[in-house]
Amino acid sequence: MLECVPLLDPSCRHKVKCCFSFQMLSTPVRVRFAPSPTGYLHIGGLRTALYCYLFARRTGGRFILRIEDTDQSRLVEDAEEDIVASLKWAGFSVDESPEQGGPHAPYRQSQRGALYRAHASTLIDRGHAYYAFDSPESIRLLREHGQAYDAAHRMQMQNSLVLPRHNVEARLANGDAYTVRLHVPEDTTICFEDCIKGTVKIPSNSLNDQVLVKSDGMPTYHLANVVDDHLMGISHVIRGDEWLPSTPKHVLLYRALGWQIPVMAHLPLILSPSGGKLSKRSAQRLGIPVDVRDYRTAGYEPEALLNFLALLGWNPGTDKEVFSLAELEETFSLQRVGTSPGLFDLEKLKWLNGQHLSRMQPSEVLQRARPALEAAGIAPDEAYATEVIRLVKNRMHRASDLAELFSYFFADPITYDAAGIRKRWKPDSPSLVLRYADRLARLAPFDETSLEAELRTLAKTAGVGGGRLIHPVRLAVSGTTAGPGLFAMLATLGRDSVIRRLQAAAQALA
RNA sequence: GCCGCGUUCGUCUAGGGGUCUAGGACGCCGGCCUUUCACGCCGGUAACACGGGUUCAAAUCCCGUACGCGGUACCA
Repeated sequence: MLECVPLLDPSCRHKVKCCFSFQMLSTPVRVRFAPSPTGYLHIGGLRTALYCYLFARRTGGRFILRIEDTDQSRLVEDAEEDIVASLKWAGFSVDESPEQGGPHAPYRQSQRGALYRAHASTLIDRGHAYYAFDSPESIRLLREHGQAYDAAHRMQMQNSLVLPRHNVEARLANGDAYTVRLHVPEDTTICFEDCIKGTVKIPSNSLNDQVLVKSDGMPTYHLANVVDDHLMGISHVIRGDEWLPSTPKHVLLYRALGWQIPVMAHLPLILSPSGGKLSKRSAQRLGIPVDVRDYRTAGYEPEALLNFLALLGWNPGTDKEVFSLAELEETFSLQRVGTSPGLFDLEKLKWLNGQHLSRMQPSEVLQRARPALEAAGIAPDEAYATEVIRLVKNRMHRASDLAELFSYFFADPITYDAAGIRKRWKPDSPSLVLRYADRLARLAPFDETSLEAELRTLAKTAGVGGGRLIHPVRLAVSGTTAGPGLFAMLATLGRDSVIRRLQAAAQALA
């Protein structure tokens, strides 16, 4: 058995159990987020980025963005742009990236081809990789027979392991298409320490001879990621659990190249509420946005989304649930990342979004609500809008509520809630509401206290309970039965607006 | 199929041999506050997948089973 790779550091959940030499990590912390621009940034990708970012910030390390665009056929033109924009929206500061550069530029794998080819030939020279000339057709056939390109079958194939040397050279000189494959050792066990999962052991015979360099000359993820992580001095590889099964291949590459293996940390996956993978289709059916940009348009605040994502797989070990990004940066640790996958719970996100909103300054909430207000054609006065927000902040779940649920603060209601009318609008309502309007014309000061006193007096005079007036007035003024305290609302709306609305309702609902 | 990882209330989770008659949060259900609706507060509902061990003692350790998820590409 290949001995276990001992490198682990104290920041990990699992301490070394089976390894003989414990090596404290003394190199500086450098963490990369390495998405592939084959689509817009996914919610799961954002969580990986978040954990990478938090770990880097918490440890005083560097957070690096690397674009893994080695699959030319699946490239999406504006994906990289979206990834960068999404990280920016999230509020992450990136230390090195394709845009800003850095000491290990370039940060786009498509621009690092020479590096991969050089290391591929080193691997070949050392006998850890080989040339393969098999046609796609023969590989398809192999798989159809339920076989893999592995130790048990590679000698039946067309590669430099079986072909005479002169034949291989001739093919290469001739420009024949070829791939470079990893020569996986037979009958051994590959073992490594995962920071979150602990010791992982895999029989080498269950691995195939992974393609390292594709016939188009591009490296596969496996080669590129190992070469780049080493060359870029990455200390901790923090990525999704879907990579755990291929990590043994990476371990083999590190050893073959004589490199130290970074600390490996595989994060549990995010699952759809229905149980399966949070795929685009399954998520959309459940009303869950998948791409980060969709959260933005759905009106979720980045702080809330990040808070939610942080808690999905990590916990602070205290009862605190609401965190700002800065607080997460202070609190996060890899030790407290869990091992089991979590289901996405949209309800909790909504709650968190409301929590963050209600903790913001009114002026900040206004900034967040701006796009929705604009979309609704509302161009409010700053001071007035801030006043409104002060009033309704606690009952907002999204910033866009201001333009929707509370649009009546910015325009007279044009419809009245039907159920509300049935329940609250009585035959005497029009006259009562009109009488109140009359009294309001002379009311001074036009504030919460006197507004209430005036209403109570009128109710008494008319020989009815306060509710007989309160509810119709609310309905008349806002068109709905829900909202902030009536008198504060009237005071904010202002005399002219209130009187106008009362009169309009009395007429419309006569 | 094979390989790997996982399994505590519906969901996110705490817990790591005795303090667990299992704690917190979301949701849900009551109540208080409020002649509205929220917020807030108080209370309630609800979980250690199953079977074997080990131990004086197991949610916690070990083995098996089941289930879930991931991987098994010239995709990442």
